[in-house]
Amino acid sequence: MSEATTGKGRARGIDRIIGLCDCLHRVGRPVSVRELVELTQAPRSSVYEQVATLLEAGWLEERTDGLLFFGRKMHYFGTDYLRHDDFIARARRVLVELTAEHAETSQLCMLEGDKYVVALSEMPPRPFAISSEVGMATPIPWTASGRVLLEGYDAAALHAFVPEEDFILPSGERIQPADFAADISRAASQGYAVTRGLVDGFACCIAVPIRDLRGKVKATICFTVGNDIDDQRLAMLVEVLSEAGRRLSEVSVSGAR
Amino acid sequence: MSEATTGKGRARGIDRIIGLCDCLHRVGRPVSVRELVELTQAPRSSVYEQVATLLEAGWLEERTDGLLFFGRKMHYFGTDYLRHDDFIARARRVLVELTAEHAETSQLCMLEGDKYVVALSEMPPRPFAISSEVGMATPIPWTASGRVLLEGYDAAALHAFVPEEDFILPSGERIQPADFAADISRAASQGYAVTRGLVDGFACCIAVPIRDLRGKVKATICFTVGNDIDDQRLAMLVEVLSEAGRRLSEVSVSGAR
DNA sequence: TGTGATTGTCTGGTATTTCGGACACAATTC
DNA sequence: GAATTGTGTCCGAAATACCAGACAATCACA
Repeated sequence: MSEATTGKGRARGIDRIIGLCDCLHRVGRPVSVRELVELTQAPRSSVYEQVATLLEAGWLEERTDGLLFFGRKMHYFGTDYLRHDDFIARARRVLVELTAEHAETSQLCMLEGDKYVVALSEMPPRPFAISSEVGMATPIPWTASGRVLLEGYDAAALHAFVPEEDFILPSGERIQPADFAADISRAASQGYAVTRGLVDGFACCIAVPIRDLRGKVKATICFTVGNDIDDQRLAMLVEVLSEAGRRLSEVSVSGAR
Repeated sequence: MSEATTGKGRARGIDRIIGLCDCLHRVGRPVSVRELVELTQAPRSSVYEQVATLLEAGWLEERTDGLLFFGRKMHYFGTDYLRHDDFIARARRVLVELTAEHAETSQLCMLEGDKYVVALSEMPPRPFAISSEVGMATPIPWTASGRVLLEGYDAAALHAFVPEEDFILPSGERIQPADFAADISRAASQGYAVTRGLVDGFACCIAVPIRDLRGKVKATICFTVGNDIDDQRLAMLVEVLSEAGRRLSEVSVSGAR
C-alpha cells in the first residue's frame, strides 16, 4: 500500500501528504506532530509545514489537547464518495436493511491489495454490538470474508499472494495455508463462509460473495454476531445474506467501479 | 474558502491537490479531466500528473465512464473523523435517535467561514424524505439554522459578515437584511427558528442551538420536514429538538475541536 | 535554578517538480 | 478526407518547494 510515500530524502509534497494521511489512518487515533514525524519518517520541518497547510484547509484538525487528526473536509469528501459510487450506495441500503431487520452488525468487505478491508459497516443500535473499523487493513486469513474473496486461489496462488506473516493470528497461532485453501474451496462450494472465534473468541462471522458480471467475487457482505449464536439462527442469517448477496451481484451492470 | 488553491502560475503540489478536491466537492459529481482543468484553472499537464498520483493512492477513482471522483480512501478518512471527534460522534447518536423516533430528516449544521454547512444528516428510511447534501456550503440567510447560528448579530454585523449576494434566494427574491436581523433576534428569544418554504416551497426547517461552554452557539440541530406539517406536531418537534440541543450543549466540556 | 530534552519557527541553497508547449492520436465536423 | 477540436503523453528549463540545520521557546526534572 504505502509505497514510497514515506521515508527520508526529498519528496514531492503530494506524496508526503498521502503518506501522512495513510499513517494517520493506520494508527487510527489523534497524534502529536512528533509522532507524525516518527511515523512518516519525513523531515521535521516539512511535517510542520504540511500540517499547517492541511489544518488551514480543514483536512486536519487540531484538538484541544493539541493532537492532530482528520478534519471536517475529509468527512465531506467521504460522504461524496458514498453518494456517488453506485455499487457502494446500493450496498449501503442493503446493509441498513439487513441490520434493521436482524439487529446484527452487517458489513461490506473488499480486498485492497493483499489485505482485507471493511468498506461499510452498519451497527445495530444496541449496547454491545461487535464492530470493526472501517478501512482498516486486516490480514485476509483472519476473516470469513477472506475465505470468500479468495475463491479460486489454490495453495500455490495463496503463497504468492498472501504475505507469510498474515497467516499468524493475533493469538500467535498460525493458520496452515493448506487448511486455509480448504476453507476457501469449501466456501466456494457451499456459497458462504463462517468463522467462529477466529481473531476474537467471542465473534462469529458469516460471509457471502458479491460477484461482478463475469462471476468473479468482488466483495462480500457479512454479519458479525456473537459466538453463542444457535445453528438455526445462523442458517437463517446465511439464507438472508445469500439473498442479499445475489441482489447486489446481478444488477452490478454499468454502475461505478 | 478556496483562497489561492486554484489559479495559474507555479504552485505547490499540495495546494493544487487541495484546490482540486475542493472543486470536486463543490461540483459534487464525477468530472472529466478536462473539466477539472477548467475548474481548478491549473495547468493541464499538472492536473494529469496529480490525478494519476491520487488515483494510485485511492484518493480518487476513475469510473467506468472515465469520469473522476473521490475514492475509497476519502471514505475511510472521513469515517475516522466521525469516530474521533467527540462532539460529532455524540451528535450523530442523537440524530440517529431523533430520526428513528420521529421519522424525519435530522441534521447537524455549523458555520464554515461565512457559509452554512450540513455536517451530519440522518434520513429516515422512507421514500421521499427531504435531504440536503452534507458539506455543501449554502448561504446563511437561506436557512433556519442560519437564524440561530448568527445569534447576537445586528444589522451592521450581518452586513459585515454575510456576503451581499447571499441574501438573494434561489427564486431571485431578496431577503431584507433588516428582516433577517429580526428573525435572528426572534430566534434568540424563543430558542428556536422555523422557516417555511424558504428555498424550496415544500420544505419546513426547525432549528435549535447547541452552545459551547461560554454559551455561544456553535452548531444547530434541525429537522427538515414537509411544509404541510400541522402546528401541533411542529410544536412537539420543537420541544424534542430543544431537549436534544440542551443535551448536546451541556457536556460539550473538553470534547474535540 | 541549571541542564537537557522537546517543541516550534525561520532561513537559504539546491535538488526537484511544476509547467509550457510540442507532439501524437482519436473523435467530430464540414 | 481535410480540417478542427479534444485528449493524453512527453520533455526540458527554471522557478521554487523541500529540506537541513540553526535558533528560540518551552518544558521536565533534579
